[in-house]
Amino acid sequence: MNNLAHDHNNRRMELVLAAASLFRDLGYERTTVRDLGNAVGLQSGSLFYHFRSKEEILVAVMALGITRTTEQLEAALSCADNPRDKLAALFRVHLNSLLGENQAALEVMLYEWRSVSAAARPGLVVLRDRYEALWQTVLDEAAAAGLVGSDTRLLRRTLLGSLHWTVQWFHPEGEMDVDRLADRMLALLLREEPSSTC
Amino acid sequence: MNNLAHDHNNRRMELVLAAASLFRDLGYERTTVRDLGNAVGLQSGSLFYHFRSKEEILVAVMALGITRTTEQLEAALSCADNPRDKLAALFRVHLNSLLGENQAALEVMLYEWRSVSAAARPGLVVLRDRYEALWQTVLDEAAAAGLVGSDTRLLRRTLLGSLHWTVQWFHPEGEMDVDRLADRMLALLLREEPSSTC
DNA sequence: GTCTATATCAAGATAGAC
DNA sequence: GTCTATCTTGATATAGAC
Repeated sequence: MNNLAHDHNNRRMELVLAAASLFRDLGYERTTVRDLGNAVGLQSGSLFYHFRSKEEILVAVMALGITRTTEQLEAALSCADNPRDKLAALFRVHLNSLLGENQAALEVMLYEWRSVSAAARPGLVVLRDRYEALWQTVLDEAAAAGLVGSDTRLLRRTLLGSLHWTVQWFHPEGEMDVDRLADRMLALLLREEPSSTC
Repeated sequence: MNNLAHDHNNRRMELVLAAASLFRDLGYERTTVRDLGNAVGLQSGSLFYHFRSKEEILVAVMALGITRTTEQLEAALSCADNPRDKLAALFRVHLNSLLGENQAALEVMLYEWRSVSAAARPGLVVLRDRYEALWQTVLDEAAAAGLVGSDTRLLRRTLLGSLHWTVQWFHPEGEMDVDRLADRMLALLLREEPSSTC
């Protein structure tokens, strides 16, 4: 059983979700085990029955963020049957995972790498590479269809950077919702005027 | 005199530069005042003759990163006389400031916001906004010239996100140098095949 | 301006009762 | 499985000599 991603223990999952929010809001280093305990109604010492260390919680948060997003992207791609719709799925799934309600885990995955020990990194890199491989496939198909240029590896990194950065400025309570943002960013890529709502 | 950005004290500047590298490599929270002292050959206590707190060092690093980059962009733009060259200057200056030799300060500015106290943020926001205003002006001119689409505010955020993210994957020792990267990223935007070297 | 020495505090983690 | 209590460490910052 894949301990990184799947976890059928309710208490553990509850803790991981609470940790995701705290790590996102305060940063991993500034979040204390006492904060984590408070968030789920436990004393700080009790956390260590469920996790060996604070870092193990971080790794669990990150793994959850990236595997969930990957699963959602796979599901969305299987419903799309042309390159244009697949491109749209990339943007929508990624932004909803990053900016949607209670979706802190992916953001932690993106911005807390420095706190992950060398020992824990390879497992997370595998998960991240799997996600990015989906992106690469879709972009290559789009390039073959003439929708985007042929420099798809750089394009992948460029687009993912653009999307990742949205957490720094986008506020869901604003005038624009997440799906609308996805449409507008896709329109920038394709040089279309953004469509009304599809 | 603007204490945030300009500093005519040599010792202070030496410290800020060393701190920039450490904060980038280890992260602000994981860098200790002992690390900072070691880097410049001082005992940790001696730092507090030059700075009131560790956070004051962080703010100085960030202010240096963004003001230097702004100055370099202003200089580059004043040498460019058409929208296309001004666009190219945006990319080149930003990437060289972010990825060039001993250019850690801007990266710290981008990735350590969470460690800046509410009291210190407004001063930095002013500096950042000044930089982004330069970007906005250039993009608006480019849109007027038909080089890019008209959604320039979103485009600005999208492009800056792409550039900021390069620190996560670009390695200057690789086959591609920073100016070449800038050209290729500009080519993506303009949908050109990247030119050889200009 | 830099040193030595240390005050002060909070962090992650553990032990053993329940 | 969770609690209370605490161990141990390492952090920022200060005081006062030089």
